[in-house]
Amino acid sequence: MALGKDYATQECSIARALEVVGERWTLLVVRDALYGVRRYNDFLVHLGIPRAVLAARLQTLTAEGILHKRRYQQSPPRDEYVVTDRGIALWPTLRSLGLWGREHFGEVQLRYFRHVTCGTELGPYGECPACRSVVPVADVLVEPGPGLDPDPADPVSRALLKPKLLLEPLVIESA
Amino acid sequence: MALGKDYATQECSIARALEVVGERWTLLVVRDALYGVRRYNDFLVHLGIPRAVLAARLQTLTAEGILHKRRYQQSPPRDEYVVTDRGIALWPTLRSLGLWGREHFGEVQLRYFRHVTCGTELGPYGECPACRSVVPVADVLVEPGPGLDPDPADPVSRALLKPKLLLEPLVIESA
DNA sequence: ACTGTCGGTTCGGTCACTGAACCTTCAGGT
DNA sequence: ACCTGAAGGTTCAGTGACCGAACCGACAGT
Repeated sequence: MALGKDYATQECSIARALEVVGERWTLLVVRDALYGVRRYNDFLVHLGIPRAVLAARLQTLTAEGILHKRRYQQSPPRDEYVVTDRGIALWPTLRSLGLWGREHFGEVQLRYFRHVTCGTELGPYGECPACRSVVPVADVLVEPGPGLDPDPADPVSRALLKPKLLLEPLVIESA
Repeated sequence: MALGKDYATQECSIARALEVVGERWTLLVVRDALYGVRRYNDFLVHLGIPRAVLAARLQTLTAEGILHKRRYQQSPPRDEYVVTDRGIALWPTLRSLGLWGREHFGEVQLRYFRHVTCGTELGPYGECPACRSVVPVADVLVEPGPGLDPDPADPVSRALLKPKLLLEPLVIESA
């Protein structure tokens, strides 16, 4: 976590995990990466995060193997950050954290997460109650719920209004 | 989160949750509360957290309804912090976060979590693979694993070496 | 009266985060 | 050749959170 001192005294996997993803903004960057955000500027406008902090987080997450930095065009050189298996493995954590947030502090449903092959809304841990199986992250369909602003300012939020699968790269329509 | 600015621009339950439990140390305090730690001094020595930060976290968690402050003796006045249902509801999140930490950054198993009625080790989301049911948090047995220091310095860690149920108040032997 | 415990508060120093400005590379238009 | 704009950063001053140590008040035991 690198805030003066780490959690080194803790003999605990949770503390170990928090050293990696416990800093401010980090889990939100991973969430966006799972939503299909891949480019520096898209993270920037969607999160409203300071540029320096975003650069630091992307570097840390890349170094920890949670994102993969990949060049997608040579001239001008442009890289995108794609979530790795290690990052995808954070989905159950993010799912249960989001569920907790909505149940205890949210009023209305912001997004639905469904099993794409059957349309059933996911259970608490990302499983499909109908199929009684763990749903692969790539098979999770994200749909806007009633609580979501129907006309957000930034293009990334607008792109996220369309139903889409997790991990599927986000298509930004410029203006 | 109150670090200059909150995550207010985020329409997301995850961001909402992180505003409550996303600060440094907060989730570790909740983890300890689930382990049965209840007293200021026990949190202090077990976490190695600065006193002022601990006081602030306990106050925030109490205000958010995650812990409940309860007087357990009148003279001198002493309070204990007991985890509430809202705090207990964070167990799946902590479980999956800990699992992620161990699978991706830990070498050896530090603790086993078992279904007390059948002894089976819990699945990824805190469910019992044998009983095919969600295990209530109070029925989770915590046992030390091979990676745990067998003779830790602080009495709280020593008390946590004995197998015990989650939520069960921790008994500190003042050695 | 002295000592020790518990549960804090106070305080100076350090470090991370914030927001704004600036920089570089390159593509496209004129 | 020049200008403009986009993308992806870096730099920097200011602020606020965190750190560690010291201090404090109430009370129990001796």
